[in-house]
Amino acid sequence: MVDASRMGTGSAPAPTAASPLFLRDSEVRRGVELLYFGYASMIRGADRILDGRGLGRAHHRALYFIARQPGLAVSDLLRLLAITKQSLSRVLADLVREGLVESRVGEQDRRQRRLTLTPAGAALEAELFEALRERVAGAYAQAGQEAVSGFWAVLLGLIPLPDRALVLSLDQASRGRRETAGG
Amino acid sequence: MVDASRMGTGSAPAPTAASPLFLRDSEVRRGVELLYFGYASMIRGADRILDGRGLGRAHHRALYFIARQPGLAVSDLLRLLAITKQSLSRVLADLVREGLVESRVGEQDRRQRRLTLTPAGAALEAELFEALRERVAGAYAQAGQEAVSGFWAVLLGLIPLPDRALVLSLDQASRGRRETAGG
DNA sequence: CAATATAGGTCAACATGGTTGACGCATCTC
DNA sequence: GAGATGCGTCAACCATGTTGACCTATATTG
Repeated sequence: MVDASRMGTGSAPAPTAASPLFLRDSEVRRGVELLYFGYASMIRGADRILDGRGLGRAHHRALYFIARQPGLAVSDLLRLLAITKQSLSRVLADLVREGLVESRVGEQDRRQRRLTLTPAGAALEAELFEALRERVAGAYAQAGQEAVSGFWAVLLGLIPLPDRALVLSLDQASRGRRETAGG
Repeated sequence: MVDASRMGTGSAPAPTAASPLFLRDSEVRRGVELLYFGYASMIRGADRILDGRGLGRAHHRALYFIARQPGLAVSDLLRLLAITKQSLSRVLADLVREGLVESRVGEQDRRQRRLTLTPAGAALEAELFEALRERVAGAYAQAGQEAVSGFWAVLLGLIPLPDRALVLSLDQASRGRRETAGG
């Protein structure tokens, strides 16, 4: 363990060759804070849109992943959201009732429900994504390509290896779709 | 507005000189996802510690900022957390009852309550921070100094200018304290 | 000094989105 | 046919946020 009484406001393990300056407590705290406020800032615009429709962040997350991976099964969505099925079922019921999401019986495995967005759902997701895109693309443009690579690298490093595949699979899936569609 | 029906799965505004490859929808989505999973991964360890003590993330956030800026006023904390005073007062009452936080009348302005951590509070915050540090420093080390700079640059760009000062002031304040203490 | 503004606390009702636990049904796999 | 899996649902509860109303103590200002 660590001497707790000395750590509170952050004089870290003394920087050495093995633990250079950018790993000091103050640099870690800066990262924690930027991540917290950056994430909050990113979703603020989408929150306003959701408010107007009587939906919440939970609905947004579901819409987002269904848009990202059309036809995913409920179990896939559960894995991505890391919540219980009881919690998801409320959200999903809302979205279906509002005509934003459709659930069809799986073709190979008829126990599965494959989730897709209706046109209305796709339109709302696009509007929500546009709010995210505005902020993120602005930050990317301001910071530059190089910085963006670093941004991705650090965030990926935050995710424990076992979970990393899950995140990367989102990209794979959509890349696959683009190629199939003939992009 | 945007043609919503085409946007759902992300063939962006065609990349041009003014809107280069790294600003495409797929790059934005990657950022959104990494931010979401990265943030969740970062705090997972702290969550487990909190669980064991019957505390939640709200308590953690308060502890964090009080550690970061000892002696801040309730109104400062409210600004940082962006919640209502009714919501904060519950959290703060818990922390005071548990002997983790102390509130003293301000010296210049006796209406203010200046918040500080007790030794027990500082110890818990240190333990929680250690869980964050483990993840963040690992990601930093893995990605390298250059990447960390990019990580900060993009996140800072996500935060609207008016709020940016607030975030940077955390650094300023702690730097001031370190110098005063004779570091 | 009186009036007003500010910092903070508190009560009450309610919303959102998460949890656990128990069960049921359809379907797939062995 | 037996058991595992995917999904849905009921019920109770918890954590954390909201609004609105109202109170006190202290500071500031005309």
